[in-house]
Amino acid sequence: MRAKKTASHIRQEQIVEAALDIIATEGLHALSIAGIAKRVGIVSSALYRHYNGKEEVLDAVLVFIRKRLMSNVDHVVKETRDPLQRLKRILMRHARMLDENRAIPHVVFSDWIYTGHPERKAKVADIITGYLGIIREIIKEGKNDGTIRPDTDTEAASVMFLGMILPAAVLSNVSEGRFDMVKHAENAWPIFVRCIAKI
Amino acid sequence: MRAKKTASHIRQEQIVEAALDIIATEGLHALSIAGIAKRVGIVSSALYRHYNGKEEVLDAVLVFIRKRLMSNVDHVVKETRDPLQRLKRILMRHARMLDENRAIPHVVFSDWIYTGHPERKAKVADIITGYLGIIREIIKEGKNDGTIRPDTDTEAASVMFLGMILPAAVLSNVSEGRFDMVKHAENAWPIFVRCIAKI
DNA sequence: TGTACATCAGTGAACGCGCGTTCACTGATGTAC
DNA sequence: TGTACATCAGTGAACGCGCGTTCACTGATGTAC
Repeated sequence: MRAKKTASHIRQEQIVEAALDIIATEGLHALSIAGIAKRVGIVSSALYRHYNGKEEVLDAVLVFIRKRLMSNVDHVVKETRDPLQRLKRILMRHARMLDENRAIPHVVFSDWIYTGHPERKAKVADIITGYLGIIREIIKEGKNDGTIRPDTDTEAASVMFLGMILPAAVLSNVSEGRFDMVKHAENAWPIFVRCIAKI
Repeated sequence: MRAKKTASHIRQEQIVEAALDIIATEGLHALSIAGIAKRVGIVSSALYRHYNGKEEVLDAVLVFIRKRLMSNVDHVVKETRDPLQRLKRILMRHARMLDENRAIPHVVFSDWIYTGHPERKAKVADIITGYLGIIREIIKEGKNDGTIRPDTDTEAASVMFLGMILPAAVLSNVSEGRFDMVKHAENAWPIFVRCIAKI
C-alpha cells in the first residue's frame, strides 16, 4: 500500500521520533534505515527524500537530545536563583527525562560515538561537557554566595553530580526497568547535599 | 604465510586479549571475527578452532572482566578491615584499572547488551549488581561499626559510589583520554567521604 | 470551472559491501611401534 | 633410530544475510492559466 504523501518537515520529525523509539527499546546498534522506515510507514528508499543518509538522521537525533537537555536547564534557571535549589531541580528533571526518554543514555554511552567519524564524537563530547559546564557554574555561584562549602573541588563535584544519575541510567537499562531512577535521585540528593552544602 | 601451530588454550587467551584491544581502541561495535583473527595472526576461519563463534568470544571477554573486577575487590578486602579504607582503596584500584583497561567501560555501557539475546544482558547485569552488592555490604558494615553515618541510604550511597567512577570513564572516553580518571577519583573521594562518614 | 503542468514524496528492484560462518583440504607435530 | 600414523591448528574459497544506498519510475497534489 502506498503511504500518504506527507510534507518533508513532518516526515523528518517522524523519522527522528521513530529512531528514538528504536534506540530506546532495542539499542542503538539495532537502529537501521529499514527499521525506521517501517515504523514511519514508508519504504527504505523513501527515507532518502527527507535525510541524506543514516549519518544525517543520527545528527538530527543528537540535535534533539541536546535541545531536550538544554531546555531542562533553562527552565530551572528561570524557576529559582538559589544554587542548591537549581541543582536539585535539574537533578529531578534530568531523572524524569531519562526515565521517559530511555534513548538518551543509550546514545550518550553507546560506542558508535567512538567510530572513525570524529565529528560525531566531538558533537557528543560537546553536549556532555556543555552540560557539565553549566553544573560547574552553578556550583561556583554557590561557593560565591556561601551556600556551598568553599573547599569543595568544583570539577570533582560536578562530575559527581552527573554520578547521581548516570549510573542509575545504566542500572535502569540493565535491570529491565526494575530500577527506579526517580526514586534513586530523591534518595541520592540529601546525601550529595551533605557533601557540598555549608553546614 | 602460514601461522605457527599453537595450542588452543594459548590461542584462546590471545583471542580474548585481541578482542579487548580492539574494544578499547575502536569500540565494541568495531569488533569483528576478521579483526580479531588478523590481530592474532591467523585467518578468520582458524578462529573457529578455538571458539565456536562470536558469541563464545564475547562470553570469554565477560568472564575476563568479571575476574578483573572481583580480584580487585578481593585484594582490598584482604588488605584492610576498615570500611572507609576498603571503599577508598576499591575506588582507587577501580580508577586505575579502568584507566589501563579502557575496554571494560565500553563493554559495560555498550548497547549490544540490550540485544535480543537476554542471557548476555543477564551476565552483564550480574557483574554490575554483584559489584554493587559488595559495596553495599561494606557500607552496612561501616554503619554497624559506627564509621558511617547511620542515616545514610545504603542503596543510594552504593550507586553514588559507582557514580564517582562511571561518569569519569565516560568523560575519559569522550575526551580522547584528556580526562584524568585517577586524579578525579582522588579529588572525589574526600567529597564522598564527607557525605557518609560520621562527623 | 476545467485543464495542463510542475513539483515532489513514495516505490521496488538492484547494487556493492562487510560480516559471521562452513567446509574440504593442508601440513606440522608428537606418539606408537 | 627410523617410520607410519593420528591429531589438530591453519587455510582459502564460498555461502547467505542484512545493511545502506541508488535510480528510474509512479502518481498524488497544488498551482497557473
